[in-house]
Amino acid sequence: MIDMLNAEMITGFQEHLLHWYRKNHRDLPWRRTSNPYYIWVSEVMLQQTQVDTVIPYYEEFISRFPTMHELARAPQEEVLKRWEGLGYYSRARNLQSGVQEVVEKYNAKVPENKKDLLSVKGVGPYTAGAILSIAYQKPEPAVDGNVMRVLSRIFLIDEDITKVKTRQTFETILYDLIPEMEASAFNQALMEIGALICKPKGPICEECPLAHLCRSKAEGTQLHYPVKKKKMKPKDEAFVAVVLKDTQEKLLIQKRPEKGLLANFWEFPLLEMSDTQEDPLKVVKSYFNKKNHDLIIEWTKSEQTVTHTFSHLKWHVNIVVGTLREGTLNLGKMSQWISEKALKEYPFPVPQQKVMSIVGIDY
DNA sequence: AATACGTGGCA
DNA sequence: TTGCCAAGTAT
Repeated sequence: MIDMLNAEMITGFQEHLLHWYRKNHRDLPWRRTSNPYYIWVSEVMLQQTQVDTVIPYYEEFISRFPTMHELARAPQEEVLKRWEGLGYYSRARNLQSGVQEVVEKYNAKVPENKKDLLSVKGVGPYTAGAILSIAYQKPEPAVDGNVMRVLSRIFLIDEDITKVKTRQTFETILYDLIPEMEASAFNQALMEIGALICKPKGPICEECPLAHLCRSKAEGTQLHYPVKKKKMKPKDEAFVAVVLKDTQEKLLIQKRPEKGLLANFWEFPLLEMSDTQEDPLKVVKSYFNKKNHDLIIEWTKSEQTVTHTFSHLKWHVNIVVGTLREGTLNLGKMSQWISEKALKEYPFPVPQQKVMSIVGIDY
């Protein structure tokens, strides 16, 4: 690789890429600012998430938390509510705690040096590089999936891009390629090429400003790159969601643990089933009977079931609706009765929203 | 180094 | 329906 990176080639790469970018880049909300906090928010939202999905979330998030101070002092519940539906919710929790850290430790000034920036919660090598280059014009690489796809095709790099270490290979090349004075446009241009031209399935090489430099194009092997290990199939898990009402039409909900999957989100109590064959109604009755013998609950099983696929899990959620006629539940700190109307104020993950939709709860 | 961590779009 | 894909980070 290094042998191709002579000065002439580097200059050509930069010129063609930047010229194309100036002419063809999209007008995105976060491209209208250089406020490091706004760049930060956008970069975190864009992690593993497509631009079209992010735009409305970004607008609302910035409008509700226009400065780091407002995000820092907001209740986590509300931050999660603003993130609801975006996925990878640890991003939201880490962003808020990262912002709190910057407010307290750096007097609300996003660090301009890589070491301090990387120490901030939720800021990894990509996000640090993006903030440094886009907000502060520093010549630092920002290697995401787009950049790895584009460069792997141009330079025939066949390292497995699912391995974290592979990122460093691309960073090394980029330190030679980044123009000292236009790191922001350069980094965004590389990602923009990846998103609009050098697409995973159907690259539009006829429109690519770098096509004349592209070794995979010369060979006709564009689709062999990037090299990527196949993903594992999501593991099946079965549950019963218990939608329990009391005589005043209030619903029982509980908060998920503060770590792990869907941390700190609310849900209808979820009972684990050993296998998909089990009778949901039986599981629920036995659970509440063990808990308290004096309860009188009318149960109805829903015939419909929710399936929801995460990156690594596939949930099969049976649904049982119950009305509590007599008796009192001993509620822990993580459970409470709330009105259907109040549900809207609480963050619920998508699988729970699907349950609501099936049992006719307006959310 | 390998795995956990969400969701929606599309072929 | 299934599989792949999208501006990664924490542990």
